[in-house]
Amino acid sequence: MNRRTVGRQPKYQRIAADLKAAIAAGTYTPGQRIPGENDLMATYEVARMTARQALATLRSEGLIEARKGAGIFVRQYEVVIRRRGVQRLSLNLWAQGKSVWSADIDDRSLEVDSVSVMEEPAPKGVAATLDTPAEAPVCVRRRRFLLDGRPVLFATSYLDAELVAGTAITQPDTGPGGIYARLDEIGHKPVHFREEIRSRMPNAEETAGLGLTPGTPVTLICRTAFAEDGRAVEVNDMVLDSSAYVLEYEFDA
Amino acid sequence: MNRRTVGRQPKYQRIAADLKAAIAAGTYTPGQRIPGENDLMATYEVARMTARQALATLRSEGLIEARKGAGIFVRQYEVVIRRRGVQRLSLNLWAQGKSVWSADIDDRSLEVDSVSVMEEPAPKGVAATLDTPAEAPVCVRRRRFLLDGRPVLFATSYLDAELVAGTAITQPDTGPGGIYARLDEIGHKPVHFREEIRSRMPNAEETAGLGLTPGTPVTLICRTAFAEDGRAVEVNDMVLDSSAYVLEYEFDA
DNA sequence: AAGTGGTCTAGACCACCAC
DNA sequence: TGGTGGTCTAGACCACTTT
Repeated sequence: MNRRTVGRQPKYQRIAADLKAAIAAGTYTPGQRIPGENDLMATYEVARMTARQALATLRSEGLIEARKGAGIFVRQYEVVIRRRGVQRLSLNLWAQGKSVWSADIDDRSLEVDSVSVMEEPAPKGVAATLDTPAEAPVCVRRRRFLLDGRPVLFATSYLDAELVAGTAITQPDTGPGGIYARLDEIGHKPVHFREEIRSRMPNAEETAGLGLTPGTPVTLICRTAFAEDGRAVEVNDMVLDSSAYVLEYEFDA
Repeated sequence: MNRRTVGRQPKYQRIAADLKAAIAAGTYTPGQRIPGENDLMATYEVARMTARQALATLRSEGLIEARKGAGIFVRQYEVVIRRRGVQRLSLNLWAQGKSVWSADIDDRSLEVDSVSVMEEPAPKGVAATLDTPAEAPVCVRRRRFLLDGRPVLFATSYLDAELVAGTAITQPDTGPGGIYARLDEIGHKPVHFREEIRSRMPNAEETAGLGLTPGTPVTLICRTAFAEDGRAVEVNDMVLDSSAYVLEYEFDA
């Protein structure tokens, strides 16, 4: 019980602080292996669970990554997708302004992985937004998007089932121009958008489906598309791997 | 060693799944106390660390909250701030469209807690954006914002030190209209904005400063303000308690 | 085959909170 | 004062990766 030697700080926090400092100082570089459980047990003379807790701290901050049977590695954030919320002003003055956060890849180079279309009752808030009856089924389109084979985004669209009945929107392949082109054809062209952004820790399903490293939150985008008459014609609920995305919005004062 | 009885699933995951199901089913409601370590040890006949790990799973998903000496409680997300990225179009058609995510409080009802102004070298990306020499000191303004006494936001502004020298921007109190009014007065009125949004787990400093419950990520907003001539005049780096915020952006097709 | 992280046990002492 | 969660120990077996 040499617990009174250190000034009230738990051992695992001291070990974690040491490792963090070493990573910050560049002693260990991204992708490199760092001391694992057995190493920490030896050098700090602690039990396995204590070493694990120190590593758990770093993992929860997204600094390291454990690979079963291989070791602990400094995490590297490489591919970043820049998602431009307002992308239509392509050739304006501001487009040349330097951005603080670099992003290698554009939103458009994603591939669709799987599509499902079905009719389900809409979630509470969605039904209110679409102005459909509370328990009535709506058209639900679920898609997953990949970047270089790695899943980075889940998207779920909700549309008024009566409105889109008989259109390609109820088919897996919506045809050229996608949902919005089809909505235009039936006289409900989206002309205005609202995006609501939140962030939280993923549940087990999201962690598995997006292949998330523990310690990675998800970013949620809920986009509502409005037609000319002000009617909400689509709600698109997106779940993003937050380590893969930078969202960008530009607007004038 | 009754490990082969269950089909490959770790005990702690099964316990966690049970608790999650109970919370989802409404057996335990937000703010209510749920079975703690000792209860789980007894009912599932497991060791303390196993029960803890089950609870750690729920905590990392932001579902529960541990209060030392008191017990484990279902987390409740109450106050949400709606931060409107583009708020100037106050009386347009879309303002009446129903939003999916409710938000009780507006961005403006925040109080400033502490302000510090100093000259420091700018971070790498910031210097490039502001177009200042790499190691040159810039004006750095740090502020913390409270909602009902609870910290919810850190904001750090970076400005060209030479540009703002002699203005109230270098003072803790920037006067009526704040930084942007002062920039206007010296002929660099911000007329265009870019906001870049990311999300990650907080470090220890952010967790303490924002009073974050474990399992809560932070949302990062990096706003760049541009003057008429296209010059970037301010970079504002914000760290938000993600459980307190919904970000909103509206724009036309 | 050796080493790694993942899971699990059966204990222990502590600081903190509610009663 | 008794119960709670937080920290810690000294073992153990397992699945997995690497060599």
